[in-house]
Amino acid sequence: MKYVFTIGMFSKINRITTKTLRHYDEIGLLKPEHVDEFTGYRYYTTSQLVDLHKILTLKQMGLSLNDIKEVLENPKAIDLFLKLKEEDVLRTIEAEKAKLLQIRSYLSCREGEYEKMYTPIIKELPEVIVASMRQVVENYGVFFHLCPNVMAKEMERLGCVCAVPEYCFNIYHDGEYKEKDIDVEICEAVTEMKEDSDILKFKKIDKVPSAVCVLHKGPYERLGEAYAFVFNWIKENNYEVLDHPRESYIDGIWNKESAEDWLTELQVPVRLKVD
Amino acid sequence: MKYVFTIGMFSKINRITTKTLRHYDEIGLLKPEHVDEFTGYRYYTTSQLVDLHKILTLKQMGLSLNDIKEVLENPKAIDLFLKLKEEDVLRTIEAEKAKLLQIRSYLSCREGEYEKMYTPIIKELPEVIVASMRQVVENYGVFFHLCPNVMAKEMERLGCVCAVPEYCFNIYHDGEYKEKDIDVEICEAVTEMKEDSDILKFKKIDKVPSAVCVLHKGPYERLGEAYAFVFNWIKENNYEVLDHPRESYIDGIWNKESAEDWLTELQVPVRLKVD
DNA sequence: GATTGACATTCCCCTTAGGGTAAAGTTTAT
DNA sequence: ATAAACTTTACCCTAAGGGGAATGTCAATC
Repeated sequence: MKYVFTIGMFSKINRITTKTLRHYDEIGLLKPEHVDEFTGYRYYTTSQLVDLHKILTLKQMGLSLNDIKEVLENPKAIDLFLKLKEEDVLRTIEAEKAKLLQIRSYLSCREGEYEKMYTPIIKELPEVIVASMRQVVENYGVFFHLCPNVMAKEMERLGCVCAVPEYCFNIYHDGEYKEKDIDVEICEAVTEMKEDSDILKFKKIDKVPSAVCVLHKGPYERLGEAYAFVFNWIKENNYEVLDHPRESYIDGIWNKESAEDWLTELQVPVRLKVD
Repeated sequence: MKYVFTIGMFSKINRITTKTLRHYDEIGLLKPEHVDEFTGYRYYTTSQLVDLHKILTLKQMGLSLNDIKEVLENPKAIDLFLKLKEEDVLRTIEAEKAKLLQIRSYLSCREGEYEKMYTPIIKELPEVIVASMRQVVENYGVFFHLCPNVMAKEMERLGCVCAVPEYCFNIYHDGEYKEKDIDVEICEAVTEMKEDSDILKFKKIDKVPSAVCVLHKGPYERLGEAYAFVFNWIKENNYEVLDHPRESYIDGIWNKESAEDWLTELQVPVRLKVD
């Protein structure tokens, strides 16, 4: 075996490209033992093999070249880097498993329906201050009358300023579906707390770390489909419901003429089920 | 709720950055509904919400923006993309699990020994044509005499040309460790097959898809440590041995004076155990 | 009407770990 | 001497945006 290898030979021995070797030289990870002063040719020897072996091993474990460089300069740090990487890998595995469930749920959920599928997404819901009005209303018609007429006026009276972006949602407190005497709470995000009045209460709602959200387009009568879908999705993807769902109103009668254009987002606070 | 949102407002509603929205505009993934002709200001409306929701969902499943773009343009392709992605995710999970085992094996294997650790790496061994000489030798001393004197001369006599890079290794055919009467085969990579002679046989060795390799620095008496290490590693990392290990000689007496500088690579063909 | 602060625009460089290509120089073999 | 094989540097490219600078616009206040 010859003493000295050109970059091409060294790359063949180690089954990596010359590009990679030049890159490692450039970032100071693995310098050739000798560089010709005039031609710039790189010459490697077997003494580089041990370092390269270590580099490739650490790379196989998933460390970045920067981390590897630090490890080579300070071998005592290797435990630290590997422990951090271990956690990192565990997180990656969890994330990939979540993707897998989501993909499979999507694939199994429908057979050939391409267009009208709901696409659930996990979002964080930020902390928010709301003005809330909770009532038992006779039916939905009454409710839609109540909202602009009573609530908006009361908010104005108390000097409320709506948050931007606007965020208005309902929470249904009945455990079951009801057509009459619905216990509904309507919340509107505002910039600051005010004195509670008889009909309007203020509260700070904590951040929700993760909520499954789906967009529903169309009239409210078909919201049931969205509910059915999202609860099924939650079960299939191994989540559990943490709180009442929120119905967030984006487009509606105040905005779009046709009920087909109304847009509502369903937001269900969840967490991964701990088995 | 207002009809039209500036980019900042739209970013707040959807909890993504304006950078991201501009990027999506640039690559044609999500165009704002209206762009002011003179100022270039982007204006979004709720009609973008459905598409954006879908984009974010698909992104959460791990699809690239390019793939998402194709899916939006041709919704029927979504099944194909998701199935490919599913396999991709499965591969990623396997790869991450392998990393995890490797990291943990490294961490558990030693307590505070930073320097003299072996660093195993999984490599592919390419297909190779070898001139091989198999004999039962009395002891290692005889063997080291045999190699240059008998084998090299016979190779020269037959007109063999060594492959570049040089690749010379031993295979021990005894199932157990022996000090005497060792059944050893010495192989040297050559460029082409020749007529077999009494002492020299030619054969093509198939590619080995994966082999665990460790570098051993020092005299051959301590090779046992490397063997112990690598077999232990194989067990811990859920691999199984497929073939005889190869001892590949890199630096040795022909090269380096001090036995402490000798370099040998142990290569053990393996595969992941199927449970 | 003028100013100010918040918000918007484009432009350019940066991230990882190299890949691809081009133009020019070097080594080795014929 | 010349051609083939090899090497060098230099420049641009990847995915999904992040950071910042210089500049332009909008809405509200003075």
